[in-house]
Amino acid sequence: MRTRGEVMQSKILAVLKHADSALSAYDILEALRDEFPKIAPPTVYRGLAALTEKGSVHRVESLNSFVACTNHNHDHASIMSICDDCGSVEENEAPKIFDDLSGLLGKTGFDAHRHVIEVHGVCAACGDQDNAS
Amino acid sequence: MRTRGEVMQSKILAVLKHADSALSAYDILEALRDEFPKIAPPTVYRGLAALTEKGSVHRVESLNSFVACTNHNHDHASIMSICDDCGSVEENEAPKIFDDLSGLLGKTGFDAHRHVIEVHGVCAACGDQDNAS
DNA sequence: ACGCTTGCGTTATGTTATAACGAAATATAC
DNA sequence: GTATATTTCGTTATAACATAACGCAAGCGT
Ligand SMILES: [Zn+2]
Ligand SMILES: [Zn+2]
Ligand SMILES: [Zn+2]
Ligand SMILES: [Zn+2]
Repeated sequence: MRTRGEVMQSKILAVLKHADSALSAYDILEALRDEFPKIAPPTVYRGLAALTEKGSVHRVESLNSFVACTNHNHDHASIMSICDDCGSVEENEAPKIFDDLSGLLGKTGFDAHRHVIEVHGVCAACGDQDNAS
Repeated sequence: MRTRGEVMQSKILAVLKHADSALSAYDILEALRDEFPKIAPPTVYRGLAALTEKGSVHRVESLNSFVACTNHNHDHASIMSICDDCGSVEENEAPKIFDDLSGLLGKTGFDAHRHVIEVHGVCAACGDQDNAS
């Protein structure tokens, strides 16, 4: 049974792509409830796990939530900038920072496998708004 | 009323300092249950919030858990290296990386307030062990 | 067709975190 | 010193996030 799972994954991805901020698994669940009235958490979490594995979706650790990837050409992790005002999450590329980090930790004998870099603050749009008011 | 809260905070901090890995709020709760049989989650969470505010404790976002600060002289955030094998969490200093990050995001108009940098991997001790075996 | 493997939906439960309220401690006013 | 306002904290209850375990059904080799 291949198709059923892929259908669910594409539905989940579509929900995330149409969102303007990170969504929790339960936000996604609610969004899919119309079409799949009996949907349950493991269905969503399994879809998210598969999508995360593929790199189509990223988990935002500091929000316990998920975003669709907006930059499909990255071989390394992204830097997430998270606006605490409007909730927007942007992916930023910065290979150099990952190199620096690996270098720094390598000196201590630490072998890095997965990087979590999430910066909270205020995005350009919200900053402008605050200035204007 | 100052003392009552500070007693609980120091107990929580002591538990974290004696742990060899990050602890969840509920791990701490269990550890304090002997001395405070009726302790409840909000008591632990309030203590942790106060300690985090002071900088004595850091939350590890990607583990939903907490560690005692091991480097009391930092004005900026730390880089946490987390061993997925033994669970150890180390604080690493790297002001330059924070400067680079702020610089990078500043160019996009993002105003950074709080940095989360957590690197998962295998620590030196666990790496050696794996090699030996 | 038969038995094997794999993936998925479902039920149930485990784990993490906070809202809300009332009692107790502290401070301020008189 | 008593009354009143303010803050802090314990407690109960519940919300939010996540996974274990089971069983069915699809796909596959024989
Ligand atoms: Zn991406
Ligand atoms: Zn914003
Ligand atoms: Zn520290
Ligand atoms: Zn280790």
